[in-house]
Amino acid sequence: MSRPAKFTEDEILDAALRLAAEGGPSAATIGAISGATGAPVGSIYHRFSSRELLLARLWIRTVRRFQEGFLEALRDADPNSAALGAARYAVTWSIEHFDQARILALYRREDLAAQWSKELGDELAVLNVQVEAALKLHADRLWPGDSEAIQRLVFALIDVPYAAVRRNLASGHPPPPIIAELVEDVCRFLLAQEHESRTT
Amino acid sequence: MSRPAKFTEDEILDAALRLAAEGGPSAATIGAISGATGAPVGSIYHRFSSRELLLARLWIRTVRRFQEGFLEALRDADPNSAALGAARYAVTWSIEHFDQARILALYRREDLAAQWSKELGDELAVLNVQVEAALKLHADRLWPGDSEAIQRLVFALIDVPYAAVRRNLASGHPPPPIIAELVEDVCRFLLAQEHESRTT
DNA sequence: TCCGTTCTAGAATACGGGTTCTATAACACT
DNA sequence: AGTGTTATAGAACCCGTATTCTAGAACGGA
Repeated sequence: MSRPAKFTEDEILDAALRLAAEGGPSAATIGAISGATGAPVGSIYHRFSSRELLLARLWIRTVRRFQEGFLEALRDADPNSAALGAARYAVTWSIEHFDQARILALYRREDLAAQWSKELGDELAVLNVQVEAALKLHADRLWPGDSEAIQRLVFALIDVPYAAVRRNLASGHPPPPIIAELVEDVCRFLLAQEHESRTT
Repeated sequence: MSRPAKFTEDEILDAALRLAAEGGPSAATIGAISGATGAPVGSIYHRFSSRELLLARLWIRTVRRFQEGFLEALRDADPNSAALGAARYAVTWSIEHFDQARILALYRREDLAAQWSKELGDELAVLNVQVEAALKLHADRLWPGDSEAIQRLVFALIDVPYAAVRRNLASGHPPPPIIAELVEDVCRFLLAQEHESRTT
């Protein structure tokens, strides 16, 4: 029916990822991506209507990849080990996928949804539903009736792990082993907490 | 002796801060700063040899301002309440100085020192000495002989508080009260931990 | 073989923003 | 008043980079 594509969308995003990992997001220029992949700028614009949209797509792809294992960990039957496993995963994934972990902090879903509602609105609308549902479920199992349970859980499973690796993501050095320990300790502590029901 | 300055360095940095708070650092262009302050671009370049250096100076000023209260909190005689107070301060300062808190995450001392060793080297060399000394002192008082004590303390007093407010810094919404609670709980927990001496 | 479609190809364009330059103004000191 | 010094003032310059445009190529199907 038509000429076959010589460069896939993923290849282009991979190049953008590599470039951003080195010189920061600003290094992922269309020209640099073109040079890295061999794809002419025209081909890149044929797929992505603008550079900003390209980076947004890279972000979405990265979020999805992170969420896969995160959801997998949360599927554990025992709420406690599920949560602990998820927190552990957040740390190890960030270490194993250094470059992508740095991409995660680049945007926020709300901002992108506001800016690209037409182009990305549908994708972004469902991006977090699975994770949110899983977290809500576990929050309710861990602290039934606590209206702040989700905030606790997000803090334990996302914020604390990110805090632990943030410094290393920035410096490029792999985190010391103590990091994983600290996260687990804190996570265990937060999960063990008892709280009065504050359903208002 | 000479013509008096009509625009102070601080005024210019303030404008850069405001602009960066709204549209991100990239919005703090020389032109925008010029427009915001009324200072002509020539005057701005008369003080700051480049835009990057201007932003670096803004970062340094912000770090200093943050450290003031942090050090003050650490002066408490009791190691535990000192640490707890410092963690609390990190949260409240970030909330009260939203704009500046976002600047803090912009650079790292090592990177700036590498890039501007001639211009900023001396300033950056002493930027953290007081805080580092204070932390070292407390770490030793809390966990004598533990070689990883400082990492624990930094995690409790800086990383965790930052993790708690990060999401809100990005969104612009003030953090819910539970945030401060969570930070205090975790901090207390981390401080109460006992650890074998691992001086190697 | 011709055609429609989708891609490659890369030159040409547009423009925002950093940086430079020259001229002039305001003050202190002599 | 004259002079040196430091700022203001803003136009001019330059370059990187996003984006557009036109031409041509590769495929499937009629």
